Amino acid sequence: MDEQSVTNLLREKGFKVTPQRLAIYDVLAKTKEHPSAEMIFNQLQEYYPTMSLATVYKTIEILKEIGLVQVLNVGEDSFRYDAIVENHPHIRCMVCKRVDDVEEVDSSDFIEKIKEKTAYQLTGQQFYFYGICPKCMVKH
Amino acid sequence: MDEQSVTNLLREKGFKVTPQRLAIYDVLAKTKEHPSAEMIFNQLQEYYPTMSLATVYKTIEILKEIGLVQVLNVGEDSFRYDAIVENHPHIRCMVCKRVDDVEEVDSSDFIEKIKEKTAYQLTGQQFYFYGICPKCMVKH
DNA sequence: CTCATTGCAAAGGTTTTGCATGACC
DNA sequence: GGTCATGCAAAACCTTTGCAATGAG
Repeated sequence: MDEQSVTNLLREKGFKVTPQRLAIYDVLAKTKEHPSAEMIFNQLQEYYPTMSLATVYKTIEILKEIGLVQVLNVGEDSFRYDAIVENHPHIRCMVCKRVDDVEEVDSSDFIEKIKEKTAYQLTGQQFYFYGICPKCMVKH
Repeated sequence: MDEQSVTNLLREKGFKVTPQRLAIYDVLAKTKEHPSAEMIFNQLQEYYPTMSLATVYKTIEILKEIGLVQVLNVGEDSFRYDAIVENHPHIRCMVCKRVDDVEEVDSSDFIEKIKEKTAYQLTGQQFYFYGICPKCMVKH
C-alpha cells in the first residue's frame, strides 16, 4: 500500500497522520523479514533518533486495527509484524531465527477440512513451519 | 502416559523424580484446556500450597526436553502447554479465549505441498485456527 | 551423604500505561 | 486553540536466574 493510501486510511478511521506512523508502516511495507517492534525501532533510529519504542507499539496497535498489518507468533518471546495481510504460511529457521514467507501455496483445501471437523465458526488461521533455511544448511 | 512411565523416563534421562514434577505432568495429562504456566500453578495451589511458579517453569522445560509436552503459541502473551505431543491443529475462541484441539484431521497433504514450495528443510509445524466456539456463538 | 531440586526473591525482557510536552488540523 | 500523538519513565506482565534450604537417591 502506498503512502497516500495509508494517509487516507488513517484519516478515514479517525487517526492523525504523523511522520512516525508513516515511517513505521514504511519499514514494514518494505521488508520481508517480519520484524519485531525492537527491530523496527532499531531500523528507524538512524533517521528518527527521537522515536520511542512506545510509539512503535502504539502505532502497530493502530495499524493492526485498521487492517494494515498482521501479527505473527512464531514461538519467540516477542511478536513479529507483517504488512502483507493476506493470510499465508510462515517458516522460521531454527538456527538463524529468520522468518520467511512460504509463497504460492493454496491452503483452501486444508482450511475446508478443518471447517468440516470443528464446531467453531472459523474467522482466521496461522500456519507456522519450522526448519533449517538454505543458508544455514550450507554452513553445517 | 502413566505415572510409572513418566517416572522411568525422568530417571532414564538423568532427572530426579519429585512430587512436584509428577503433579505438573499430571495436570497436563488430565486436561484438554492447554493451560499456561500460571493456570497449572493455580490448579496445583490447593494440593501443593508451597509450589512456586519457578518450579512450574523449570519442570515444563524438562518435560519439553524429554518429549513429554509441546509448547503452543496461540497469539497470547504467554505460552500454553499440551501433553499430547503428536502434532495436531489447535483452535482458539476469540471470545472466551479457550483453546481446543482439532481432531481427526490429516494434514500430511498440506505439509507435502509446503515441502515442495520451500527451500527449507522442514522439521515441524504448528497450525492455529481462530474463531468463535459453540458456547460463545449461542450467547450472541 | 551428596547433589539435584525447590521456592523465594530478584532480575530480565517485552509490552503497556500515565503524563507532560509537542504537533497536527 | 483543541485535541490527539509523542516520548520519557514507570509499571505491568511473563519468564528466567541465583541462591540458601530441602529432599531424592
